[in-house]
Amino acid sequence: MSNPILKNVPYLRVCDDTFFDTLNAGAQQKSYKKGQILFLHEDEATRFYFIVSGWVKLFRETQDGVQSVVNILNAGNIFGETSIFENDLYPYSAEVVEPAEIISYSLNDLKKEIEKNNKLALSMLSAMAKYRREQDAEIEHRSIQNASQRIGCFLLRLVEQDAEGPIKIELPYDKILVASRLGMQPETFSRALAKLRDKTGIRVQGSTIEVDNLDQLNSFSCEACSSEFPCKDLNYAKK
Amino acid sequence: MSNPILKNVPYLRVCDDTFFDTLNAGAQQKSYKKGQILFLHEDEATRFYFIVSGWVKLFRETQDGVQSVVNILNAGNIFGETSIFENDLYPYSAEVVEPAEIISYSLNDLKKEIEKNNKLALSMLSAMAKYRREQDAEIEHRSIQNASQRIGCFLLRLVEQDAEGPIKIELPYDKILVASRLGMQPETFSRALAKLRDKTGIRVQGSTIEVDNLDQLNSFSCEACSSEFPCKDLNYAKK
DNA sequence: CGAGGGTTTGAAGTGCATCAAATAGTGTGG
DNA sequence: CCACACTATTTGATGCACTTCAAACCCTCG
Repeated sequence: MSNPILKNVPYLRVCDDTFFDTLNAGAQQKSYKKGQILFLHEDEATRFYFIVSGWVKLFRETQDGVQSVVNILNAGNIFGETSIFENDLYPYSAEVVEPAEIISYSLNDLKKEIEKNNKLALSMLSAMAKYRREQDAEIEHRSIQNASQRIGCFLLRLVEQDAEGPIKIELPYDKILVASRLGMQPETFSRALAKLRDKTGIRVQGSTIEVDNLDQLNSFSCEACSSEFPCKDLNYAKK
Repeated sequence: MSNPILKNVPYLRVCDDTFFDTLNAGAQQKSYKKGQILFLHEDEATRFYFIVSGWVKLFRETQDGVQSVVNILNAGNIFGETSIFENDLYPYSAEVVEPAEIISYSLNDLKKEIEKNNKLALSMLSAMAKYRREQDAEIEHRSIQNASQRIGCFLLRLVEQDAEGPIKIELPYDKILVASRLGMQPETFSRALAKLRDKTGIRVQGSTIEVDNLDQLNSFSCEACSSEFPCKDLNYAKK
C-alpha cells in the first residue's frame, strides 16, 4: 500500500514502509453499526484496531452492569495494541458508539516489530508516558473538580488553546456519552452544564456551545487543577 | 559495586552490570526526615530515585493547596524515572512521609541506556502497561466503589491473595495517608473503616486489622469491581 | 507532664445519584 | 408531510455519601 494509513498514529511514524506492508498484508477493514461490540474485556487478543471513521467507546463493567468508561476514541486513533503487554488479553471492552469504519491488524506483527525496532519501542514508551499523565490528570480531576468544572475542562480541551474571541464548540458525541466519559450521570451532566452556563456566560444550543472568551472557562474550571494552564497537552479526541 | 541494589527493581533486572556500574558511579545516597521534599511538580528533572527504606508520597496540588496523591511508595521502588518521557520535568512532587534512605541516580545515564538497550525499553514498556492498568483500576474504583469498599480493596491488596485462615494486616502508614491514597478525608476513612468492620466482622486495633477469612472482604468490596478476582496483580506497596 | 499530631465522633451542609415524569428531537413507515 | 415510536435530554423531588467544621480523645515523644 503506497499510503500507509497507520502513519497517522503519531508513535508509529518512526516505522518504515516494510513494516506497514507486513501489517497491511494481514489487515481487515469492516463497517460497524452503532452498538456493535468489537471485543470484550479479557478476551484473547490477536488484533489491534485503527479507526478510519466513527467513534468507539472503551469500557469495563461489573457483573451487575455498571460501566466505567476508559476512553472514547475517533478517527486516527488505535486501540487494543497494549494487549501485547497484558498477556494477550484485552484490558477493556470496545463498543462502536457511532457508525464506524475500522481496520484491524495483527498484534503479532506489531509485537515482533517492537521487539526488534528500538525506535518504535521508544516512541511507544513516550506515548505510554503521555497516557499515564492523562490518567493521573483524570484521577485528579475526578477528585477535586466538581461536575461543572469537569465539563468546562472538557470543553477547553476540545478547542485550540490559543484560540481567541468568540468560539463555537461542538460536542463530539451524545451528551449521555460525554457524561459517562466524565464519570457522571446524564441528569447531573444536564444540570451541571446549566450551572456552567449561568456561571460563565457561555451559550448552549443543543450540542453547540458558544464561548465569548476562553478565559471565562479557564478561571472557572481550572482553579481546581494542578496544571498551570488547564491541563496543557492533555486533549480529548477532537471532532 | 558487586551487588547492584537497583536489581531489586523488576524491570531493571534485564540490564547488565556495566550499566549498573555507570549508574553507581554517579549515585548519591541521603537520609531524609519526615516532611522533606525531594522535588516539586514541574521541576527540572536530572535524577531519579530509589528507596532503600522509608516511605515517599508522590502528589500534585492546586494553587490553594488541595492535594491529589499519585502514589505512596516504599523500599525497593523507584520514582521520577518517567521524566525522561516528560520533557525532563517531574510529573509530580515527592515528599518523604516516613524517615527514609534514598539513592538518586542520573536520569541521563538511564536515558542513554534505554536508547540503546531494547530489552530495557521492552521491560519498561511492560512496567508502564502495568501502571496503566492500575490507573484504570483506580479510576474505576473511585467511581463505582464506596469508601468502605475501597478500604476493603486496599486491605486485600496488602496480603497474599492465596492466604487462608485468620490473618493480621498491618496498615503500612498513617491512616491519614491511607485516606489520601484512597481519595477520601480522614474523617470519612475513620467512619468507613468502622462500617467495614460492622459489615464484614473484621477486627480493628489501631493500625492492626484481623481478618478471619478473606472471602468476607472479597464479597463486600469486590462486588463493585470489573475484575474477576479482586484486582488480581494490582498491588499496593507492601510493608 | 505537657505539646502536638493522629484519630474519632458529632452536627450540619453539599453535591451527586436515583427515581419519576415531562419535553424535545430524530427517524420510520404510511 | 404527518403521526408514531423511540431515544435523548431536561426537570423535579428526594435520599444518601461524603465533606466540612468543631470538638473531644488518645497516643507518643521530648
